[in-house]
Amino acid sequence: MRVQLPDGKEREVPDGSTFLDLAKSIGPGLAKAVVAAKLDGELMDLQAPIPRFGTVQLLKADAPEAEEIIRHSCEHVLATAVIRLFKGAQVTMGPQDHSKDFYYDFDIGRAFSPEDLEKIEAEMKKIVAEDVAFVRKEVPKDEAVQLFQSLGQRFKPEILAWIPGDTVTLYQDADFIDLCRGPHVPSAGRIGAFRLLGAAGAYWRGDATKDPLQRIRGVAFKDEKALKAWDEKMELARQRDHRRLGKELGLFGFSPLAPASPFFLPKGAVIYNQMLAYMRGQYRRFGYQEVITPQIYSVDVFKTSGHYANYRENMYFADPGHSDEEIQKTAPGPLKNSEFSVKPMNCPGHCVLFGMGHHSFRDLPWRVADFGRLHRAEGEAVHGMMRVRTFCQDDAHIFVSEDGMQSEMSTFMELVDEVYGDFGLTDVTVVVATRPEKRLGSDAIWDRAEKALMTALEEKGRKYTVAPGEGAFYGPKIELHVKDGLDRDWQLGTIQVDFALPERFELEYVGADGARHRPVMLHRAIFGSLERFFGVYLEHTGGAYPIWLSPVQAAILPITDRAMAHADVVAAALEKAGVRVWIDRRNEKLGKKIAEGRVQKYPYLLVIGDREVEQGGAALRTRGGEDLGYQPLEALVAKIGSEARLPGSDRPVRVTGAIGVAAEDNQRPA
RNA sequence: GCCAACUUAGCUCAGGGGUAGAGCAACGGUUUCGUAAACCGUAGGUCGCGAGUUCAAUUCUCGCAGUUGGCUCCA
Repeated sequence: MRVQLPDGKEREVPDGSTFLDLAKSIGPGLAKAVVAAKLDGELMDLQAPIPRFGTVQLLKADAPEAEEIIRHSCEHVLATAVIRLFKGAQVTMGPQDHSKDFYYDFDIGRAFSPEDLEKIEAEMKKIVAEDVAFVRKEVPKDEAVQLFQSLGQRFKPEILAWIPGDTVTLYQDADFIDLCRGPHVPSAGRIGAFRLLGAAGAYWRGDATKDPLQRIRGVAFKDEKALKAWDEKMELARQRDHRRLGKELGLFGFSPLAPASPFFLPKGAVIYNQMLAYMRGQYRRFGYQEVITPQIYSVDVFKTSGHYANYRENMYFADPGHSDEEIQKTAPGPLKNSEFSVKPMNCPGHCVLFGMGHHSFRDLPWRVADFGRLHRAEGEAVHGMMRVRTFCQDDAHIFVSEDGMQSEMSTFMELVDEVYGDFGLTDVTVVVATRPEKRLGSDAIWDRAEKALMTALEEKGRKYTVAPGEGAFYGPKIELHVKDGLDRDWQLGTIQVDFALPERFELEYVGADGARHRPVMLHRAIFGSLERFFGVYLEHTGGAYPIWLSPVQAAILPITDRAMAHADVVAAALEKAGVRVWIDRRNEKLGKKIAEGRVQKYPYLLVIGDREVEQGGAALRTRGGEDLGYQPLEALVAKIGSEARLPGSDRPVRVTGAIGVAAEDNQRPA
């Protein structure tokens, strides 16, 4: 049997040799370090006989694929420990993807306790220390079925039933035999370091109607160093946790008296309002008009929109049980509390608004933005700011003719690029979600809408992936995914085509031909939920906001009481230039004021002592620790004042027609 | 909704069937200080809420609420 090595050289090994034999023939050091093999790019077990001629790559523990194999093998060590410690434990299976962690689902008739996990981990350490061998076997399928039946394992035969082919591979390490396609490490000693992360409930095949199982999760690495690096990464994520930073920086809080509903403290409210101010500026430049719409509507609105039928479990309703009976009796006819509900989305209100007047084709596209507060009765899947029950979206709806759709989407992508760019979010990916099986509207209309989305992206030279069938029942959509500083993916912005709501609300405009036409409605957002974006961005920046968003842009640190009067003068000059200033008047040493100023991530620290009082300026220091030395007052005001301005405020208007921007004739459809 | 854990001072956390603990923060005083955290003192608690067991519950049991982690069929 001949094989080719990655350097192009060929090598001869006896027929029936395994990849491990090959490694041994090259050198004993390599044989010890190698974890798995690749034949023409396909992962192979070291113990498998080399099946054919091809290019063989021997993978050492530091190869990315090797780390996945280590995790997978560690998963088997976990199962080995569990069947040793829990008589009659039923084993099931683990995940397909081992790129981050591993798990294995068991049934032991009860939940694992933290003490159980400690015992399991200790047993696993023993197995790894013993360097237990992983033995690979190929057997006929019916033999495997018999084997697992004799072992009293009831899930394995079920798994065997859905595996194609006549033979299957088994792996045995110590007293545990598992059905597994591998590959695995040759022996448990190659698992350099691991840790169990906890146990949680799961279901057989992820189906809540099937057997409840207990899932144990863990991580494994080639060595202790890699585990330590993982620990450090986790620690960094903990430090950047927006719930922790929100508390530390005094931005927001939560109360059990309004569960999953953020309270913005003054500093958090500054950031929130700056986000709104920034977006309003962008809206003005891109031809949007802001509207303000009611919070509570007659349920009829949501019956018309379809929310009552499809979204009811997520909506809040006014409870008549809290009204005085007499008031209920004497209230004017339609005002029965039970007939009202709180809006979970702005779109139905905007349809009502559109329907309130007549519209000419000259009014389209009609772009209405709404920062209305929304309430959704989310279940238990709430999480800090990331998933809340009340929030605000940078929500806007564009009522447009079908012909105008593509140009709107194209301009929207320009707006999106500017916004994410201004926030320093550069890693953006685009997904187009196309028609699902259950959908509204004709195929011809879907063809046009999907084409409009894709053409708009292609025109801009944007790469995108297609998620077939992932669109909403009312129309296709573009999803904008952003990667944050911790390498996590978030879906923030979206633009969705909607044929359904204009239909349901019977919206019309008068066309150039004098006939009535139905507009298409585009739903779009860039931040998505402001609350969630707030959380994502807080973790992205670790609290070191760009200066225009910072609640305190310049902290003034007087060294002694003698500097206080001059601190007031400097503060007043900066405030006049629009800078948000705070003076640390506490009776503390300068070192402490600086330490806390940096914890609070104030962009600039202005130190004022006797020298600065005399010279009239301040000593400037950045939150990064950079000392910019003495600066005269005028220089401070000019520098900080200009940096503190909202981005985009000096950019030209991109789309005319919004309130405050003169509409030009060429903007109107011909 | 399901599985599990947690809830003690403003914050971070220790403790434990019989008088509740620390650090930071707060407050008072001393110190007036030059680039990452002065010193002394004071105050702060229905130990999440409700019920049960007990001579006695913050501690044990049950219920509720809030919060956290997990709920990714595919060897």
